[in-house]
Amino acid sequence: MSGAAARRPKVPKASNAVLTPLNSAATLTDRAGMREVAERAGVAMSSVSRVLSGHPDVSSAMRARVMAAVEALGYEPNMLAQMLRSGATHTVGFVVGDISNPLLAQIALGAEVRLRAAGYAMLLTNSVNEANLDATHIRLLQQRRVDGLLLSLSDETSDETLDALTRSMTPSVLVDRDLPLDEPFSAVLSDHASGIHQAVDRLVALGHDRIALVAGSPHVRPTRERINALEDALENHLGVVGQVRSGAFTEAHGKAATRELLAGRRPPTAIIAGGNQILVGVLDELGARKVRVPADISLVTCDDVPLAKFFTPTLAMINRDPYEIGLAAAGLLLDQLSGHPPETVILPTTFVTAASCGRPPR
Amino acid sequence: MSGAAARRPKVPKASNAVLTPLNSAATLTDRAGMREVAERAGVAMSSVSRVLSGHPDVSSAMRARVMAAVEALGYEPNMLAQMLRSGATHTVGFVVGDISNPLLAQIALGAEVRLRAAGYAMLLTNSVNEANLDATHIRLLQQRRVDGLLLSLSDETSDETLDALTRSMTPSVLVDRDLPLDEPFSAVLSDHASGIHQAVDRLVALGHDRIALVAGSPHVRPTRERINALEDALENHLGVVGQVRSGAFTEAHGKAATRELLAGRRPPTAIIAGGNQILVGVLDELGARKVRVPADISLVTCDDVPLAKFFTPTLAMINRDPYEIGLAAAGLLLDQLSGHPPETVILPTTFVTAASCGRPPR
DNA sequence: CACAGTACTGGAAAGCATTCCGGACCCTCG
DNA sequence: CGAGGGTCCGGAATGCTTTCCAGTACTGTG
Repeated sequence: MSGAAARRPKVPKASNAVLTPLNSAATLTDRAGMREVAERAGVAMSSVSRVLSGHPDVSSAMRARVMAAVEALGYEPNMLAQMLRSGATHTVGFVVGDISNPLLAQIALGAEVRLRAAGYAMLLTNSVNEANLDATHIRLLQQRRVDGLLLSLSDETSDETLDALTRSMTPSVLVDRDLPLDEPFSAVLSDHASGIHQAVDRLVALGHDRIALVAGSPHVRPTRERINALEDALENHLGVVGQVRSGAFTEAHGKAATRELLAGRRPPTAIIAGGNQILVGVLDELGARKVRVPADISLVTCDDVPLAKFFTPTLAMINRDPYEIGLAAAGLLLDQLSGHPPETVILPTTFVTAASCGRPPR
Repeated sequence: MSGAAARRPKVPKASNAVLTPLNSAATLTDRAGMREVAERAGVAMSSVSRVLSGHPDVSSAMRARVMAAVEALGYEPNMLAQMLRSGATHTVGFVVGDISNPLLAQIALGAEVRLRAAGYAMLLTNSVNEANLDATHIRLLQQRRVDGLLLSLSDETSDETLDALTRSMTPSVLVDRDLPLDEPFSAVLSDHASGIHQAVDRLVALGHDRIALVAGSPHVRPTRERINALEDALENHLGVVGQVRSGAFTEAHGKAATRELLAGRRPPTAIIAGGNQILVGVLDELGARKVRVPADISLVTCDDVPLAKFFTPTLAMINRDPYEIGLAAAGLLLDQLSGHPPETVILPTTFVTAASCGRPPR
């Protein structure tokens, strides 16, 4: 003990630079392993391991010896060996449809922050909204032995995906998805219905009687929820008709759907755009046809994006907090990883009206 | 061959006794390992390995036997063991300042696509634009033994980061960053200068004589390049003065800088916003002060975002292709991983004028 | 004083696959 | 018919750590 104390305390840190040449053996040759540390300290590898892992059965003398050797050699444990041995990779996979979508990017950010705080790293895969890639990615991630999965699937109905998930033992959290499986999954869901209801109520109050929803892919929960909510809401408002155009979360779909709607015999007086890419398509078509908002048609969009607030007229929207969703999803996963049973969290959506919602024409 | 086939399964494994209890669970609980495959096929593990790795010294009979066993057991190699043994993780880390920035998200998308095509997975870390997190993340990723690093650092000047990188042996690619180090790094750079020059030329042609640049963090290349380019461009236009406000890539900075500029004794006739968050701040302040674009002031922004095209008036911008940047960065990294020396790629920026650029007032 | 109990420590197996080496077997050429 | 070669395969070492088990030494107690 006194022996250790007698050593110049600075050695470990300050020597980083000084040590470099001295280190040549360790730096140039392969980095020191636990064996070298044990040798240098004159103890068994198991003791080194115990010291490093904070095991209680370690004398302070032993701890000092080992730590000295660790410092001297600049030893860093090999995580790969740890992973292999312990079976835990401290890594989670995030299967996301499209990271370039700001909504998903925010979710990823929230998840990564929470995960990293807990010592986990995040492996990211993009399915570019192709259903068949979901399953591929899930399998790939499992081969890498991720401890958990965050799933923002691009298609909930793909047999392949469902199959991969059924035979999966990996703790998983669904991000606003709902699978037709018996297995219990944790999930973070958004309460789309409430936002849609509020929007519809507002539109009806303004006098609208034909409300269209340009929705995204019908193979994911948000779209289904919104559609159901719209139908639901309209039951309370007799005489108001709803029109739904679901398709894909793309600008192209937004554009095409809008064109169809406008060309219909009874075009809508208000449109709800189900997502930010769709919004772009809707706006594009509206602009191309010189349809004025809100004079000719009212508009509501789902999920805020940075620049939306400068749009003229200001856009009414149904929002949610994506960062929070990411945080919650990661939290649920960490819970599961520490033994808790699957759980579902529902996060709110809020409708914010704005100039883009006006009285219908006539 | 029949001789070998006729042999009884070897008894040498004293551990058979130990295996027996596992036997029942082997099917459901623990996935089969290479040992089980070898046993079932009645061959050595080395043979299984050879078959699976496509080694040439394998008879077709052997291949068939092994593959049959693999199928029967649903064997999947344990990547952790492979990683430990081979030292290659087929994983690259991406240190990004802020994934919620659409520009970076697009870059990440491009990189991930390219990387995955080559069999690599991507570990993502967000530094939330905090310089000290960069170094932490680099070290974390290296502990995980990533094969390579994609670096979109939030601060090129941090000693800690520079230090971590200096002692790093990991192949790395800088994404629009420029480090004051001797080490040779691969890099994908954007030619910001050309875009700025075009923008300035256009503004000057319109009659502007006070051009301000609201730039982001001066600790990263894009900002420095833009600032230099502006000064450079103004040398060609005597009588035109430039004003620079660098700070951070945030809405707050954009707003504050704009306020200062407008409050100055000689406010600019045109503003170039150096990034999308900054743009939001600039627009915010302009709107709050009822400064009209382009009647009172002209505006140019850097780096397109989805909704920008609907802004009224249409925004002039200096663009680049982020997806392409991601692709290129990943490509450069893969090159290095296959032995090529570091290399630098320069990608263009293009200026697109629009209604937000008009004649200066008076 | 002896035995139980405590506090550590060392040894070795386990986790899973890759790879070097030596050897068995068969063919061919001298 | 034997030597030289080529083709394949099994054995064992290797990568690095964790963990179970057994053993040592010493303290407390009846």
